Amino acid sequence: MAKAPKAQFSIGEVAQTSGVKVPTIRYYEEIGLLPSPPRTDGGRRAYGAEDMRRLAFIRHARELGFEIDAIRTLLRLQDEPDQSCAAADAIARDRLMEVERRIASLTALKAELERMVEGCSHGHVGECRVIEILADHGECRFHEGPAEPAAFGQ
Amino acid sequence: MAKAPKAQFSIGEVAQTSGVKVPTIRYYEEIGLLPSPPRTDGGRRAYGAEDMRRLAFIRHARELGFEIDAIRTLLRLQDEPDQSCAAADAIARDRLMEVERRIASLTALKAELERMVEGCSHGHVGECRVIEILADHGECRFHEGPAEPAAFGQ
DNA sequence: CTAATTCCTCCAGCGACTAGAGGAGCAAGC
DNA sequence: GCTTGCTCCTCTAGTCGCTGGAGGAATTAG
Repeated sequence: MAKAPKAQFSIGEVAQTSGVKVPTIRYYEEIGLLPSPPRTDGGRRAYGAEDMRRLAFIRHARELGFEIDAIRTLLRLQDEPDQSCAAADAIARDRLMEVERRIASLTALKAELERMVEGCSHGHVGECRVIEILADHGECRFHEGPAEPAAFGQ
Repeated sequence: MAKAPKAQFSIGEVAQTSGVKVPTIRYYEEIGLLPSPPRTDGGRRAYGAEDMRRLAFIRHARELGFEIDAIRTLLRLQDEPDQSCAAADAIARDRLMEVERRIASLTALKAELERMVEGCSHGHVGECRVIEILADHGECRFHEGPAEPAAFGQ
């Protein structure tokens, strides 16, 4: 039963079907997220179905905002189906909490931006609410503790 | 009337009162967001009150997630109070729309993560909902058009 | 056989910082 | 004066997750 010649795919095909760009696929290989596939005689990467699955997993996890390191852990877990899934659960829970924090922060941000935009009288800059609020933090309703100073924007 | 000796602040003091870290202040100077202040005899930066105000403006704008380039424009506008504030208004509106998009995306994401976490039976990995959903994109309720492929996470 | 396309590697860059090395200035206490 | 310890200086390199380009080899279509 050494048949089934194993479909092989070029990196371009893999990119097309997975929606992950070619340089990104090579990057994932470089950082050890995706195994180095065998090469053709001409030195080109030849991927198999398992690689496709793995890349789909990665892509999906990235879409859901998991960090590369978290994905590494999740992939390791996936390879050992008998282990407890507590670790995977914890990673997903962490991510959920982070997303909830983000939404809360962005909602406060939205309110503040609305206040800026609605208050703008469309006159000249000297009396512009947008500039005014930016200049005077005291006027602002959007305050956060100094816990996560750089997490607002994104 | 050449009095009022102009209070001077060291970079450390400025950092303390503004909440912006010392290297970040130097970085802002390097990229031309903050003017290069005069130096003391010993070569140290000596900031005045106007610099403090400018930095507070920058910090606040960064907190609200404006990009450096947008802040550059806003600062230029602030310096010319007779101009129309349409540009400032547009920047704030853009930002607001972006934030709204982010919130929508994150809300969908949150739902998907909840589905993962709630479905997890806390058994072993082989039947873990978290891994399962990540592996099979078809099962996932969280789909977005390919418009902004990298904006999910943050 | 040629031309177009795809692939290869390597290196540089993005944004917005952050961290560290190695050295100089400065204020306070002895 | 001298030492201690803090702050400051410049410069370089690293972070994260890619993205893009140069320059060249391999494959495919006509």
